[in-house]
Amino acid sequence: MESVAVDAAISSAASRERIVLAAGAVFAEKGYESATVREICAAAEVNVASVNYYFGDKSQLYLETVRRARQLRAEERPLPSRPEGTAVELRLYDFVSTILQRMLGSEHGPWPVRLMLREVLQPTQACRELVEDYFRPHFEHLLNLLELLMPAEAPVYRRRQIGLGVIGQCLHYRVAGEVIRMMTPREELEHHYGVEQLALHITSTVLASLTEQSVWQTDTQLLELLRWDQDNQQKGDQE
Amino acid sequence: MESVAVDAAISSAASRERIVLAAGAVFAEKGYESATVREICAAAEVNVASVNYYFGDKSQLYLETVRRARQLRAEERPLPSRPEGTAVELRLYDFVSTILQRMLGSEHGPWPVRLMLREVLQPTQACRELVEDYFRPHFEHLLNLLELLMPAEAPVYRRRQIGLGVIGQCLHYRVAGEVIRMMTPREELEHHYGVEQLALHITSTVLASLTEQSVWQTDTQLLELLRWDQDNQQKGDQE
DNA sequence: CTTGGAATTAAACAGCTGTTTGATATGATG
DNA sequence: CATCATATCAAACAGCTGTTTAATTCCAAG
Repeated sequence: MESVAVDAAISSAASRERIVLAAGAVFAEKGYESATVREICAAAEVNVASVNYYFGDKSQLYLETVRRARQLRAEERPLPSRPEGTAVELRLYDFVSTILQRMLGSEHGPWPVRLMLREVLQPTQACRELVEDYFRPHFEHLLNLLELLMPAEAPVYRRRQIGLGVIGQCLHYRVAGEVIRMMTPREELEHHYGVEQLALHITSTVLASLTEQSVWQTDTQLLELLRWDQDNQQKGDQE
Repeated sequence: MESVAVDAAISSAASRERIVLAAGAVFAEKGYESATVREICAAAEVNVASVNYYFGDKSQLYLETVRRARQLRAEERPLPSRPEGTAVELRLYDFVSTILQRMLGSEHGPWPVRLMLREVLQPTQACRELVEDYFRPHFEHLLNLLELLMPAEAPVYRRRQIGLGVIGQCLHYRVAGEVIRMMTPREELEHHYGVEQLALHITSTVLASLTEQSVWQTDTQLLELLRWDQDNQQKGDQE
């Protein structure tokens, strides 16, 4: 009766699933164009025709893969939920730490992040859903935390810029990870580049820069310095 | 006499040059694997065999292209030289501003940065020289500036982490530029995302976080908060 | 004009690309 | 057993890949 369809669906789903996962790894490693259907099928231990049979297209398989990547990454390390009234500083640390773990941790293998990074660097059609369903909610969560930490008079665009700074610093350790590893002494890498330590560093510096006194002071001080410098240059040019 | 060799060299160099520049654009856009020799030659208005004639290989042409990318980017926007005794804050602003301009400005077309970003994200053999001849000197320059701004007792690894934070924030506007543009209101993009404004923001926040009092305060405060939180969790688990 | 070396060319090479095809295997249903 | 939709398969398809070859053009030197 029903077991037919169920069994078939299970079997079918098993192949489909293997293909998606294998494709994710290959796409992440080589990019869409350079990844070959044959390599994917070999990795999934499936006939070459299977991709077209199940997904119709190489490109549709790719879309499916990106969706799966987002899902895996979000499930694996959800944002920890804290009891109400938890200190905002702690929740900020949680956020930074989670993002860093998603960037640097790799339990399902590193392919989901890699694939998403490819989309960020060179967005395709798949990127739109990624932004709306994944990046934007996370970013807004961060903005909400920052709102609680910043003086009420601070304009919105400043909050966004600081948020981008936080995200940017987290991404950097993944995007430029290889290069950073080349430029950092081994000993230092081993002792100071754990996820918790990086999270602590990023959180504490952004908190430090948010102290009401300091933000506005250095900002206006720097502006004055720049104006003074420009004036000097103009004087020099006129002479 | 000599004009033979010279003319030949000029003609040859002209073709070589056209190939390198065309290849740079194509490699940057599509990546090494997906870029085809035929497309490059078409863009350079040269026969398909020319790549093998001048460079022997597709891969050697690529190496040449990466070298040219670095050279172009460094020449186009050198670090401004200031008179001795210039305020460190100003020189830091210069650095950030220059990096941002190299990231976001595009006079020679955007291909040199794009190509270098590809190497950062997925280093190939070409990346080693890139790190030693380009990234490392710039990073050390930044570290020198930071040294002057930080208390003498601050450990080296902290200076490096802060430096990576600065670089990371600058890179972010290029790496995730498309996504940022998707997530930011148009009006805000137009008014607050100019190179000078971003440079001012990044410089002032890092300066703010460097104020001797604030760094150590928030750092230890956050640590205390974390310890206290962990204790609480353990208590909760035991119950 | 002839020679000789460098630059350029069209054509061909073997190998890999995504996709299609038609045959085969599978296994529960009537 | 016979039926039938699903799943898997080897083989072939046209088209593109990097590279090679041999022929041709070019132009100053002798």
